[in-house]
Formats: sequence, structure tokens, C-alpha cells
Amino acid sequence: MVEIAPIPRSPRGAMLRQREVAERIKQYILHNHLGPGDALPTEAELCEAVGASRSSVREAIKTLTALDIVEVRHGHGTYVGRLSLAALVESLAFRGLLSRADDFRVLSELVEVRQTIEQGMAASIVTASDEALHGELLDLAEQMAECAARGESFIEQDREFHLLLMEPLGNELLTQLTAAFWDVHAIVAPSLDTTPESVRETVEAHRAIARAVMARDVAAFVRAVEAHYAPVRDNLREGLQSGGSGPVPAGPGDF
Amino acid sequence: MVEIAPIPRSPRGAMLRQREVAERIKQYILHNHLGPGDALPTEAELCEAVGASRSSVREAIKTLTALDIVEVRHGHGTYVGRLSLAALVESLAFRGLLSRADDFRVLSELVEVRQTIEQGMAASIVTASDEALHGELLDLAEQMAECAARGESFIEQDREFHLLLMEPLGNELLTQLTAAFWDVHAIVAPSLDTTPESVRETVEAHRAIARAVMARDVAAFVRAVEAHYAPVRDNLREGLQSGGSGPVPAGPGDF
DNA sequence: CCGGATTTGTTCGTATGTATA
DNA sequence: ATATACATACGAACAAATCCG
Repeated sequence: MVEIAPIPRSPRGAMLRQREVAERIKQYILHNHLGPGDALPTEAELCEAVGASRSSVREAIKTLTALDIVEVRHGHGTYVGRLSLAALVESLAFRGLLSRADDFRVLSELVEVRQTIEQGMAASIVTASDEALHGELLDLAEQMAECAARGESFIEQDREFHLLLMEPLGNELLTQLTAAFWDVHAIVAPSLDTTPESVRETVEAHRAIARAVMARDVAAFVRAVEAHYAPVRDNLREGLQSGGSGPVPAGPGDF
Repeated sequence: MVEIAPIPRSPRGAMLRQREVAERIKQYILHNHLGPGDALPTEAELCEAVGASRSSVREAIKTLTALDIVEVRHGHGTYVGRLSLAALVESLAFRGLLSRADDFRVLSELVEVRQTIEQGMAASIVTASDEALHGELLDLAEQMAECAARGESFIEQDREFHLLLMEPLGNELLTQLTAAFWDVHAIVAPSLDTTPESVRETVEAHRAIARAVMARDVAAFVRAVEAHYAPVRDNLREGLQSGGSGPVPAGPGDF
């Protein structure tokens, strides 16, 4: 039997194939100064460039896709990803869903982090806000009140409200973290704060926050944020008996 | 030609194969109340269970591995992952490396977030800390001073110090976020704060923080944290000229 | 609107490396 | 040392999506 020398696979032992491929794709992006949306070589070209099979390249791309470092469009090509915090959302959301069966620890900790960030930014938010923002905040708070009066949900307004608070700070990362934490909360506890009292308190809390920003009253802002998250915490504690926010979003079946 | 009916691929339109597989693996973990370290079915079993090929299953597993939802041990099996924030670290670190070429915006924003969290937790940290913690903080600060005197690095002590601050709060998520942000900082700017003045200021800042905690002086704690991150910010601003912390960690070659 | 070219998605078969008993 | 179970890797073929002439 003739040995064909199937390419000295891993000259230096250790590094897994796909890990190496993923690393080189990242290097490629960095060295060529590519940004989100820029095109990457095709799978075939990547295979030839790194000397790996298409399967390995694809698995490496899968890893980078999960981190939103690359983005793949079927039948079109591979591109540099948006570099969002989608991975954080999915990872944290799963943790929350797992712990939800027993307690709401993860969700409870998440609420504490959200509150800490908003209160910690109180002074900056209040001083950096302008009239336009004040109008938007108040408008959203009123929309939420109207939705509540009609018995409708106002999750979109709620999300937008908390994002708007961070906007004047000009800190992209902070805004994205706020969005990510909000999304995780919404995934893990989609319908936890829906008791009539909670809804009323929540609406009023947002109004109070908006007023505090407009008055540029830091202390009032901190108190309003505290009042906003207090009922959420209470619901989390009591959520243990009521079984939380329904069963796990049933999948196609869990073999 | 007889149609073999290769399984009604996607009965309902849209969902990609691997996406569906990944979703069902997550459902499997949730429905069976598995925790980190628990064993998952083998690849072959997963293939049969979800009716997909090995390649698809493997790519789905790759995605979940990147999020640390599953963990694969070569030649051993597939297990539920540690659910760490590793994905956040890798994702954010890459963003930082990308933006580093132009400016240090991401890193600068990261510093602001770190400072906000630590200052926001000032009151809780100060009140929740105990004598044992005080001793450890002071000890670490002294170790850092000694290292600096010998011209050595003290990154390990620095990391441990900031983690210890969050420990008394009992918020697992907060501790992991602190660790993640610290790691990102270390990856993106591995040797940025190494000017003699910076080192001196940094050591003194940690000592001041430790003293503030011991004295349970919230205001002093906030000031000390401010003093800790101020030089870091300055270095970031000046880092633009000096070209930052060296070139991108060179890979095996970037085709 | 259609057809061909390009590119990614999926599958199968096979071979190899690794860990456990 | 052998055998078994398992993950890793490769390559070829076909399906599906997208684009363009």
C-alpha cells in the first residue's frame, strides 16, 4: 500500500483544525481592516487559503457566526458580521431559562445589574439629556399609559424608553448592553409583570423617571428607578409559587 | 426514477437545518433539566433523534459550543457547557481589536462601563464587606506595590482585586461580567498602562480603594475608583499617537 | 420571465485521532 | 496491548438560494 502523504496534517501537534481556521479568518479580517458588511472570501477560497476541507472551514465559520463576527447569506456569500451582543443574549437567556425551573436567581441578578447601571448613570443622563429627548421620554410614558388603559402590552415602548435613557451618553457599548439585558429579561420572563398592580406601578415609574430627567433631578431619578425595579423584584420572589411565566417555549418536540 | 422521499426536508418553510437542530438540543437540555457537566446524547444518537446528518448536527453543536451551552471532549462525548460569558469576551475582544486600529473607542467605552458598575455598587460593597475581605484586598494591594517595585507585572493581582470587590454582593452575574470586562480589557490592551507614572498611580489607587472599603467610606470609595480609571482614560487618549499596545497578535499568516 | 453561474446548505461515506475499559 | 466508542476531518455529490444577463 503506497502512502500518499495526506498533507502533514498538523505539523505541530495540538491546535484543532477548525480552531486554527477560525483564528486565521479573524486575522484576515484584522489585517485587511475589514468592517461589518465587508465581503469575505468564498468557502472554496478559504479552503484553499488555509488548506483545510470545506467541512472544517464551515464549522469554523459556524463558530464565528455564533459570535456575530461573520455573517453568512445563503447563496450570496460570507461577510463580516455586525459584531452585536447577540451571543450574550442567547447565552444569558439560556442560563435564565435553565435556572427558571428551580429559582429565578439569574433573572434576579439581571435586574440588579440593570438597576445598578441606570442608577450609576443617573447624573450623566440627567445632565446630558436635551429637550428633544425629554419630549420622547414623556411621549413614550404616555403611550405606555394608554396601552395599559386599553389592556394592551407596551413592551416595545418599554424597551425604547430604556434605550433612550442611555442614548445621550454616547456610549455605544452601554446602549447595546442595556438592549441585551432587556432582551434577556423579555425572553426569560416574557409575561411576568402583568398583574394589574404591577402594570400600574410600572407605568407610573416610567412617568416619574421621565419627569426626573426633565427636572434634571438626580436624586429623584435614582428614586424613580428604584421604584421601577422594586415591583419586578417582588414578582420574581412570588413567581416561584405561580410557576413563573408559563412553561418553556415548547420546541418541535424533545426526543 | 423513483422518488425516495428524502424526508420532507422543511415541512414548514424557512428554518435552516442546523438552526433547528441547535434549537432542539437546547430544548432537550431544558426539558430534561440537565445542568453543566451532564452528558448529552452522542452525535450519532442526535442525528437519529432529529433526523439530520452528522455534518448538520456537528455545525449546530459548533454554534452551541461557541456560546458555552455545550462542551465537547474529544473522544469522550458531548456535555452541557459551563454557561460562562466566554462568548461575550471573545466577541467584545474582537470588536476592540478591530476598532483599535483606528481609535480606542470600544476600549474607552468599556472603561466607562467598568467604572460605572464599581461606583454604582459602592454602597453595597462597603456595607457587605467583612474583615476577611478587607485583609485580602489590602494584601493584594501590597502585593501589587511589591511587584511594581521589582518592575514586575501584577495583572493577576489586579484581576483578583476587582473580582473580590464584587464577591460580597453575592451576584454571580455581576462577578462574571466584571471578569469578562477585565479579560476583554487585557486582551485588547495587554500592555497599555505600563508607563512608570501609570503604574504608580494604579498601585496607589488600589490601596485607596482597599482603605475606603475598610473604613466603610462610600464617598472615598467612589473617589478612589475615579482615581483608578482616570489615568487609564488618559492613556487611551494618548494611545492614538503611540500606536497603541503593539501590533495585532500575529497569527500563523494571513493569506 | 427564464436560465445559467455562483455560492452556501445538506448529506453520505470513509478514514483518522483520541479516550476508556 | 487490544478492542470499543466517540469525536475529528476530509471529499464528493446534490439541493437550495441568489444574482445577472
